[in-house]
Amino acid sequence: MPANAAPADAPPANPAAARQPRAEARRGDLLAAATRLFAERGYAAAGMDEIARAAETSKGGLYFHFPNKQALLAAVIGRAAELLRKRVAAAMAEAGDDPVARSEAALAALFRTLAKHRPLSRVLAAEALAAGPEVRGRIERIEDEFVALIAAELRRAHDLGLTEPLDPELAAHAWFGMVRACISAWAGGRISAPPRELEAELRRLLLRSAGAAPANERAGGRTDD
Amino acid sequence: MPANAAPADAPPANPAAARQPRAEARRGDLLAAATRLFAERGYAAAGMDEIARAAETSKGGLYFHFPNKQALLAAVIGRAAELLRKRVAAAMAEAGDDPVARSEAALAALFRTLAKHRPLSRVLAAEALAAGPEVRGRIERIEDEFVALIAAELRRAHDLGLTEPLDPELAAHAWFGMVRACISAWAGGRISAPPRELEAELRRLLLRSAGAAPANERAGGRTDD
DNA sequence: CGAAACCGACCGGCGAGTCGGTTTCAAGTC
DNA sequence: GACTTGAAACCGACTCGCCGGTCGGTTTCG
Repeated sequence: MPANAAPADAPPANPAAARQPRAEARRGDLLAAATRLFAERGYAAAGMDEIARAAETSKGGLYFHFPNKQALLAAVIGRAAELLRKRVAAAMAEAGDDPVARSEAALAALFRTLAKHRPLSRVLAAEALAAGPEVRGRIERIEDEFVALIAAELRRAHDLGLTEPLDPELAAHAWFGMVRACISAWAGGRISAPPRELEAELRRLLLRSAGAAPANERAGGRTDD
Repeated sequence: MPANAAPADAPPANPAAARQPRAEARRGDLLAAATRLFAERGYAAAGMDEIARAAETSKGGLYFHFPNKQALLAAVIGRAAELLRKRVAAAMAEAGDDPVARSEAALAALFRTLAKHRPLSRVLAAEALAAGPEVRGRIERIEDEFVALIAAELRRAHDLGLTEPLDPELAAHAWFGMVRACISAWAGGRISAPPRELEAELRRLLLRSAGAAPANERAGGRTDD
């Protein structure tokens, strides 16, 4: 009788208990469609019916995978956070020990990932401010996670004398803001430069703002000089 | 019979034909209430009834002044643009000729105005991304207006050899993004520094990112207050 | 065969917008 | 200065469409 009593009770936290593979695929389609439509028309304006249709399924099917609209948004955001975390962590690990190099890598990874998934970054940016307090808090915490990551590197760089005196917290927020603004201006076609140049120029601005030389212009390896 | 056939046909474009003064006052209250509620709960979640009540009037009264919800949002945004334009223009005029000083002044004015009107800046930031295409475009054009203003000064500064080589357009976007990110982090209580320090630190970051010395360290300049 | 996955007609309320009416007020009229 | 008047300003009960959510089914598999 209770048709919908399904795996969606803890959908973002339970990817391990994969049911039917076709279900997992559907779920992915649904998330993709939701991301696209949330980005295009905003959370409020995007209808559940519409999202279901865009994913080539039905409202009932949608509600089989997600208990309600909020949860759908939460899943979209959770997925985004996951992706960003993975990419940034990998980039930083690959960058070695130098805090400036790690900062550069983190920012570059952020930039590329956001640039590659425009709708997703749009959802993050828009719903961060427009959504209800719960979702807003959720997104803010994700952002702060990355800001803290960068702030830590900045602090280390500062302690090693690699930067001008600065407030690492504030600088990290500012950096994040720069990246976001450039991404969104670029995504909106308001900046014409190709992504590669954009990234390079942005990196220059970021490093200069901290008074730091690019890591690869200092020495071959260690922070010692 | 047609009770509502009123001045709202072109409300933002027709401030000269001021009717009764009490009406103008009401209109102001309505705009203030709308700004606050749009900021607090988002455009979609704020109800017309609620806005009317917050302005201590009725839905009918609200609809006398604004033909629909969209127009109300448009008026709120228009008012914001007006305010920002006025402040920034004044600050730049007062700053004299030096492009770096003018940039500093413009950014400072932007910063202070946004900081002083948190709800308003929240509406601008949130609805810029979440709203329908029309409103979105409107806000983007306002932003681009200021970005262009700063880009022009930056270009002049660059031509005068006061900055490192940079892309003025991109740098202006980045600067704007920095200011916005810092404001919003500060407004959300995620940065603890008092506004004055925040502004000073931000100014340092901005100038350094362009490789420019503060205007008043080059010659006998004056910082505004 | 039975559970998982999916379907789509239906419901209920919520909120934007309407409308007939009432109040306020400035400008005539005597 | 009281009285009339009519338009501007304001009120709030009502309507009506839309959309999130439900539910009894049907289909698809293991």
